[in-house]
Amino acid sequence: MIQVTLPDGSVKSFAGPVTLGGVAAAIGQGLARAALAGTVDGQLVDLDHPLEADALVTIVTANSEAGLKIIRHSTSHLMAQAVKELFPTVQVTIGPAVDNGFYYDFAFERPFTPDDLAAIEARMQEISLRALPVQRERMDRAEAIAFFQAQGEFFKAEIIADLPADQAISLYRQGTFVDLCRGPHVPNTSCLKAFKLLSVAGAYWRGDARNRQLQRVYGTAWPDKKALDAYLRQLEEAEKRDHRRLGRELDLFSLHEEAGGGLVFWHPMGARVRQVIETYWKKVHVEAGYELLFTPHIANLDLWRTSGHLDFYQDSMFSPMMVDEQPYQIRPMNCPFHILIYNTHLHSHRDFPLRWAELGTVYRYEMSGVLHGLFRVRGFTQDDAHVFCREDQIEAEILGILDLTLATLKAFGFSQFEVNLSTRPTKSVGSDAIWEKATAALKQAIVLRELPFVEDVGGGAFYGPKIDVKITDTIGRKWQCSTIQLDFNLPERFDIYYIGENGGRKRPIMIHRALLGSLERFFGILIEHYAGYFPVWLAPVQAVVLTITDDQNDWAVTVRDRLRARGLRVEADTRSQKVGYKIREHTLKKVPWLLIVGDQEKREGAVSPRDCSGKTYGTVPVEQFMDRLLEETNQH
RNA sequence: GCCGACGUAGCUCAAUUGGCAGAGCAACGGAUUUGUAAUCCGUAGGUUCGGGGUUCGAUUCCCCGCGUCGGCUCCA
Repeated sequence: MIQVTLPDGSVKSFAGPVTLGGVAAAIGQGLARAALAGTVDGQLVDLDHPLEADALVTIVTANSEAGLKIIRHSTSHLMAQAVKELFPTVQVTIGPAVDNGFYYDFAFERPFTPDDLAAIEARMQEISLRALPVQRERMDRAEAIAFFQAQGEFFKAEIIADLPADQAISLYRQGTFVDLCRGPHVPNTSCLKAFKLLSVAGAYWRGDARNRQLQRVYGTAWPDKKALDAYLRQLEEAEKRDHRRLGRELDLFSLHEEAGGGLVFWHPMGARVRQVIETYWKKVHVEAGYELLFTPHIANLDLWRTSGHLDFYQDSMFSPMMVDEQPYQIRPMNCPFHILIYNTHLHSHRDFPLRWAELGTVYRYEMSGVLHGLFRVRGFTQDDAHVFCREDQIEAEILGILDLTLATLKAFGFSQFEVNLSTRPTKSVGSDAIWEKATAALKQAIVLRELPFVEDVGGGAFYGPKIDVKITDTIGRKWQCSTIQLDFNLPERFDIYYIGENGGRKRPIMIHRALLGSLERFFGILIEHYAGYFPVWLAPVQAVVLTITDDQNDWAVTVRDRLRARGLRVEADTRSQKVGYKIREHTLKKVPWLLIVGDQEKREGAVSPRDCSGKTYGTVPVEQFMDRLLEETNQH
């Protein structure tokens, strides 16, 4: 007699050994049909897994995360089978489930073409219809290695050889296709019916650029056609908010082949947004007790030799240029400059904290293949700052920085945060005492602000612990912008000090921090977050006055100028076009407010506002509208 | 950097086996005076990414370079 306990606490009894599939069937026909796999005492297993003792059992269907993952993983096997059938000389390697889909890496003598992908997908459909049972088998290690070698699957054999000696080797067989896999898998290829192959790309064997490059085929898989279609629509939506497309459509910025990759040109409309961001940034920094600095874009390479950046980052620095027979470096970092300023004075313990911020443009050589719109560039402006303080001030400074960070990110429309706390790595500088104290201060700040955080043990930089803040955008993607890093290294290297209470020299603590990270990248994130619909305070054009006929041109210009006189960003469209045409055009430019003026509005000293969703608000006196727009603008 | 795909007017895209490089939108000129998402007519617009090669002839085929796009961490 076997007693099976179900998630709802109920218990089913079976006379003899039973599989999970049998348990599902005993619960109900519907569940038996939907069942993909199950868990036994928390362990994910196949549906044909036999139960020989009492256990806590759940049945996994496509409705759960685990079920979706199984579908995706099994679909990757389905793809591998289709590829092997079509191209017998292909060697299979690995094929896991990933977010929204799966991939499989293949070794093949020629690249896959888009036509190949279509053929593979068609073959996958066909194999799905064959309704092949997917069965788990066991082999001992030597046998498994020999088995895959005999089939010419040398990558598989290598994977097994690298598995721990005591680990059981399991294989999955579907028809003639056998793959090494831990599982579990769906019971039958007919469970896989909604998938699409998306792209093919190079990927290194075991992720190492020194190894052979394989071909990775990406696909997506879902429980049914409806979910698949919904996902494909979502991909289209994401494409519509792509900052590269919106950057062109809204005339915000451009990149130029003639100039070189990864170098950003801010157009007037984009520059307006940047101005608003910078003005706000400067305001909150001054309020938070920062001084604003300006430093050069180029300087003697020795500075980065002293800082140690050259040793670590030479590969991602632009080559120096010779000036008066000295090597000069376009700056990849701002910190040495702030230290030079620090060193122009002798400092007292009473001077601290010193909070110095700079919107510092830096240039880093990024490999050509990684450049991507505003997200990955070769020249960008960090919203950098360095805080110099005493050890006893660390905690208060960290808390202050964290508060400034959260307030700033909230102002730009982000409200969901996630924090990483990275602690001391094995290779590092600084005393145990200072690491402990600094790490505790970072943690304390996170806990005080009740932020969810993950501790990345040993993930800190060699020079100090750090916290990184991630934001979540409208469509759920996470972005790391902010970073707060303690540095026990640079003060040492540049030998900076202050005079302590007892008259002796002491080392100050240095904190590096950035809130937005890079203005370019942050702008890209904002564009995608808002899908181009900037809130009024950020919008490059906050309102456009539209005339019905030429008779209102004078009034339109008057309204525009009155709003402009209050600092609002307003245009007047007096072209002899039908108002519907003008509305369409400015709506496509995502202008928050359109102010229609006809004879009535002109007579009454009014405007008829229309927001970008198409909602209208009747006729409103111009002063009233202006107050409202000003209020919305000045919230930040 | 590596793998693959792509590069034609400002934008989105056409162009048969290698045979005069086109359309829509945008721009410009004119007409129109319009009430909440496209008024009509006309004009102009090109080193087909750059360089080389094959050919009577190259947007098309080949080579090199540049750029763009998708990838290159996530346990078989």
